[in-house]
Amino acid sequence: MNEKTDLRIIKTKKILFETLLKLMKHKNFDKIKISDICEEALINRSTFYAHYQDKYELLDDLVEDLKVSLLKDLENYENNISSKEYIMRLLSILIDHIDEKKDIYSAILLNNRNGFLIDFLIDVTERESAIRLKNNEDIVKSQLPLEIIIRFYAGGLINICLSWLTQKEKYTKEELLEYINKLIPEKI
Amino acid sequence: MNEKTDLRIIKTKKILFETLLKLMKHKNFDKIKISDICEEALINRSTFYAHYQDKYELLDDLVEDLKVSLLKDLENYENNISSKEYIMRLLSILIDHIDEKKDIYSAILLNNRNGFLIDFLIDVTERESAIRLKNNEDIVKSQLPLEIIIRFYAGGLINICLSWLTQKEKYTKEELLEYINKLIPEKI
DNA sequence: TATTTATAATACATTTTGTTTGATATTTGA
DNA sequence: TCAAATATCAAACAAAATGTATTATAAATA
Repeated sequence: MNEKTDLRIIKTKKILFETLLKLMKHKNFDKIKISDICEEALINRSTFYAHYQDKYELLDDLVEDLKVSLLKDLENYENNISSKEYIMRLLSILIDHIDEKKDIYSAILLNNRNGFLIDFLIDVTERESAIRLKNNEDIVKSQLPLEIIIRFYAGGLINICLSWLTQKEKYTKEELLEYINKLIPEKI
Repeated sequence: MNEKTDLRIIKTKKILFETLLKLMKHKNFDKIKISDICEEALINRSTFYAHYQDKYELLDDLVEDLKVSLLKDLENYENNISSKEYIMRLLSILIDHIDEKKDIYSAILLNNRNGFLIDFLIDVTERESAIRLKNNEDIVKSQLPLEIIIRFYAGGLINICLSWLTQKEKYTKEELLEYINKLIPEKI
């Protein structure tokens, strides 16, 4: 009977997640009080403290769930693709993932917790690509440090994704992919 | 006799800036109390409240100074350069600026206020390039939306700059410029 | 169904913030 | 240089928010 199995705990955490996101749509995270969250969630404050030390831990926990889901999305991949194909595939997954979790990303973006979000996306994206592109022919031939390539493209892709979200999807996913396709050279 | 001219005010704010940065090197911004800052700064708490409503305003004020200095750095520019030349020039200025203000950037980066920093850099960079590249020949010919190009490259450059900083300048500025030079096509 | 345990209710101590007032020190501007 | 203006300090205090402890109740488990 651990933290994860008891239905009451799962339910409580779920409500806290939803309530925090709801509040973050109208109020900056910095200004949200633990008592605000509990009041809105109809959960006793002592119950909150039974699970989290402070509101930062709550947000951490929420983002941890996001991470698990993104990593899962990144799991399926093809081997032996060119660096460009890989980058395009990465962008496609990122867009789908962000689109699916739109509510969460929007709420966090609306606040000044973007650092949090960007850090998290950069981290996952960079780790993922570091593994996949390690022995990629194009990259090896380019003689550029892998980390430089990864950081450059990861930053570009994530900025594109997040601004796409804040612009209320001004372009379709397909248009976006087409544009980026033109921006990335066939051979790095 | 406004806010800016009285020597006592200038001095107080300067000390508050320095103290906040000092504390941020050892402690997360979220966990820093106004009373911590005042104690360390040897400034009365009521004096703090005479200038700022809360610690967020203090950080805002500090970053506002950064913004002024970056905008000044970006002022001098040549006209009629290719889009690639422009991007390379932008990167060069960004690196110099961040290098010069290393202490401030590092302190803020160490905390989870990167969102703050990234937002700020993205904002300045995107505005600057939107103006400069508006009628750029290469861009017009590419038939890609200007904002897409800008967001893609701004994200890439800033991620490169910030990770360069956190990596304690593993590469020289010249090496970095050379690498990025290879990553950006002559014609967009 | 018996047992375990999460939640609620309540009360309370502590911490931190935010405000006020009057004395003191510093800066300004003539 | 000096009077006027005002920023800072010191201290005390009110209010807000956090954090903890206890007991009763409700819900989940096995």
